[in-house]
Amino acid sequence: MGRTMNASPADPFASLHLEHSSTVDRVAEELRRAIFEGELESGTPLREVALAGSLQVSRPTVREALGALVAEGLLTREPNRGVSVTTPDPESIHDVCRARFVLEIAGVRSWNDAPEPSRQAVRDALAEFAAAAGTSGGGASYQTLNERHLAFHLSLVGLAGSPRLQAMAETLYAELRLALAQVDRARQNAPDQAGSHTLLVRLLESGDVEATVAELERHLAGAEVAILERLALPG
Amino acid sequence: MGRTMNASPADPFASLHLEHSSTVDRVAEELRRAIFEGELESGTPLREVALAGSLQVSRPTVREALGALVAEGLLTREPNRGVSVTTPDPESIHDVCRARFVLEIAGVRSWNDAPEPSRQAVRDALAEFAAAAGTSGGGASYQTLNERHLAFHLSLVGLAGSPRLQAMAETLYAELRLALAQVDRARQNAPDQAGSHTLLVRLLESGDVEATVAELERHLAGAEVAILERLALPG
DNA sequence: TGATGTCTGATTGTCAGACAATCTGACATA
DNA sequence: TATGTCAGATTGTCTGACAATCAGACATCA
Repeated sequence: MGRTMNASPADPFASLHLEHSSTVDRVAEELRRAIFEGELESGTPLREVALAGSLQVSRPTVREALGALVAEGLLTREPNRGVSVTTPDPESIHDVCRARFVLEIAGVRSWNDAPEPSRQAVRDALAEFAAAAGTSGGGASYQTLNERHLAFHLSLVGLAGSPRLQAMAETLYAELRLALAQVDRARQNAPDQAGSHTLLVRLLESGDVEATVAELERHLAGAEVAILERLALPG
Repeated sequence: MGRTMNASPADPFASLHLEHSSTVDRVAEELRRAIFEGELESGTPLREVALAGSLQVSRPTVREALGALVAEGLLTREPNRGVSVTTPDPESIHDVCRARFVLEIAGVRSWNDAPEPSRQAVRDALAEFAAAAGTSGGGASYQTLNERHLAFHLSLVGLAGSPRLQAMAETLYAELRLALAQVDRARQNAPDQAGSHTLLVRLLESGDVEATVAELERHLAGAEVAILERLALPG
């Protein structure tokens, strides 16, 4: 937003950026990665001293990172018993899907009022997803495919133009990624969704938001039963 | 929900409850209260050692509580410079209002499908608010009036029946309470909203959700400008 | 004068070590 | 079978400490 207008404090270094990450942030990020990658099985207890030893940091640092992940819902803390990787139950999956449906239709409904960059972001997300899906058959990893899939849906929420809704959606998707990581080890089921995504964008471009909402409802309902089915398989 | 059916593990002590609060939780709760009560002016730095001394707890405990409040948006952390009470700016207020509008219409739209207890909760919340507003003129404190006002809107979100949407709404309302605490010291502007709330419930009972959504949009838009006006006054 | 280098005190970020409270599980006991 | 007891493990919390960073005052130099 036009901050380059000021003359005196106009910073000629607006393009510079410095990563200001704390140790806690890095630990939390590493734990997230391990969880999404499926390296930590659901229910695995995360012992503070063991983690501190493995990561070469102190216990308070680990504790702080664990607290952040607990707040995100990825880990579950039982008082005096430690934290463990959250076990996704069907009820919570259903809740996440309901909640994300609310956020995504909010974005879809504001398609016509959304600024052009937000709309373009949706198209770009679709293109990236399609690219990953196209090179499938072993090329693009299942991980990136999943990531781009969620990125597309996140871009829909972005249409609403609200950072807070965006942040809420991100934590919801984090829970979905956790569930998917627990369920999948090598399976793939994305290609059938590529067509649905393209249809969604086509409907959006046509300006018929209500038709898009209806299609989105179908799409998400299908996604939910797919996840629930896979969750029910092993148990 | 019918858990008293089981015979073997039927616990005859379902009515018992024990508060399992940690020190960190109590510190965080005390800080929240102080913030909502307006005891801490916006921008006030919260020094860890000073807090630890005042509350008779250790610095790590304070740190953990501060981290939680930062995650909720009530406090702002600047790396290596400590945390301070978040200063609400108009842009973030606007964002909160947009986000809460999304959540509340989601609840309103599911009025007809909502279970009866949820609908009753809305009526009860309205009654409690009306009671507090009625005894106004100095009787019911401005604090409780504000609390019941937000409780009513929260009950609208509850109609959607999603714990996660509910939790998101709660953090949004926490930010609103922060903004209101910074702005108001003794002012009152609630009575004019009582009528609007009653109208909302009447529209809901009639089953015309779309009319309710329209009225809600007006109501929330009015609330936003009211907050923004009051925010702009002192500065 | 204005920009830069340096010092000092304060505060945070992180660490190490410790202790009490609590949980788990096994075992002993009535 | 139900209860009491114990040892080990883990968390929750505390104490004390240190390096890194920051803000401000001051000195230095072009």
